[in-house]
Amino acid sequence: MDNISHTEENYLKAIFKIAEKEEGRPVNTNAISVEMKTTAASVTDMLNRLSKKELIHYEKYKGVTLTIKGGRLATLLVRKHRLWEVFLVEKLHFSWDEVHDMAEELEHIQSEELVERLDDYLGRPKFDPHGDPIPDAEGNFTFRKQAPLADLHQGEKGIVVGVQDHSTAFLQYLDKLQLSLGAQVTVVERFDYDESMKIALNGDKEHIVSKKVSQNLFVQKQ
Amino acid sequence: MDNISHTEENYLKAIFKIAEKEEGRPVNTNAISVEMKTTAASVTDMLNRLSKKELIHYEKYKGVTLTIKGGRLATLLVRKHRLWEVFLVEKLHFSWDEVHDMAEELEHIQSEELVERLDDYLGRPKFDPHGDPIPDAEGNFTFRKQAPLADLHQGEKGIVVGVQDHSTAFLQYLDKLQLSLGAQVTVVERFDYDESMKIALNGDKEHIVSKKVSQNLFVQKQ
DNA sequence: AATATTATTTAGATTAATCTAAAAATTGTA
DNA sequence: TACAATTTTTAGATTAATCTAAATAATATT
Repeated sequence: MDNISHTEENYLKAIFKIAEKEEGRPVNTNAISVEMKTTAASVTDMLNRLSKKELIHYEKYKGVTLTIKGGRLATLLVRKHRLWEVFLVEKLHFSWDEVHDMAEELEHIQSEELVERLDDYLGRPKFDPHGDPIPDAEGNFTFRKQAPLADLHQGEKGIVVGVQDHSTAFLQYLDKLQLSLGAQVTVVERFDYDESMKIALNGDKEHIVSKKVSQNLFVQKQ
Repeated sequence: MDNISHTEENYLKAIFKIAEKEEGRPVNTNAISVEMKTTAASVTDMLNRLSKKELIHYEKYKGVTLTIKGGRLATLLVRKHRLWEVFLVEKLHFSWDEVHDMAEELEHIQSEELVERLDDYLGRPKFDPHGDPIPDAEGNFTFRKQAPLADLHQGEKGIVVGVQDHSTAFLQYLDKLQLSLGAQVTVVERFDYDESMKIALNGDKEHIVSKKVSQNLFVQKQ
């Protein structure tokens, strides 16, 4: 009776993800149906089930929040997902745009002992291959001061630490430009016309990147 | 329409496993229901589904055999299961009695690319932590001449290469006796009374092992 | 060969997860 | 406030996987 299905886990993750963006406000049915690519009716059904299992607080028409139990579970799923991504990239040499779907399956593997050993084996990484923080076994996320590249002024420097957009297209484009995590970027010039900017990579190679790119790339100012 | 569920995969594995023991004779419903710990009625249901997907040849009351497609899939599952077991033991330092259930989940992870990379990463092992052969990407098993320890005569020597019984209890007992894969055993004396035998481990430490133990341990004669 | 036993299948229900269509509640706007 | 638009829920069906109980087929035994 306490078993949680993959589907239920996916709903919890979806709710967690939306709640993150919405800063804790109750998550509404429609948002979940969009995230889960399903109908609102199916979501309502599932919300009743999750509520019965005390994984969410749910009041008809009022949206949902995660219970302590639900939140812990969602965080564990995020932890597992990101650790497996590190494994796939660091050990099996996949590239950062290939690992999402596999991690989406691997995160459902049950054993907590496995997660802890995997974490050890990987050297207790604090961030995944996209720069997203990996919660520790207690569920604590490492916080890092970061800003979209778009926020830097002319002359400012930053280290690439993450991405907002996780799409294959974006990640592969970044690879082409050699804009990988750890790269140093300097804003050489900003162009008001289309809000693009010229950047220098590791003080050398120059590129012009669009507004869309600079908004989706996180840097740590230096 | 070509998607195969975890449950369907588990049935294929069960059929494959029974067919192995039965040397290719059609597998009957009851045997499957025992292996799958379910009712014969559920099995019949599933056989119809697998047959529709052309994974098995099925005739009412006549039992089933795997189709080429079904056999390939079952072999891939065995390959994945055993490779993940190697990973868990070699890389995450689990012991051989702990890995079965985790591998049972991991074998359902889809990506074939992942399997091949995992295989590479592990150094293309030919046998898993219990000494069972790991089929290669083409589905070929490495054959090895082996015999139950029980078959050795007084004075004969062998190297432990596998187990028949995979139960936790047996594996843990072997650990206690330091009877791990690769150990050399010499049959010091055989006792007709209860068919137990005295063995020497790596030409040194002596034990008396029961008939049950010697029948469930595979050795390669030297 | 007739009967008893065992194996297998069918029939009918159940549960999780989903859907469409319709109803009800909430929110936005004139 | 009243009406319109949007969001959410309910009702009723569907599919996969399961079950129990009953019926049927195959096999074994006298």
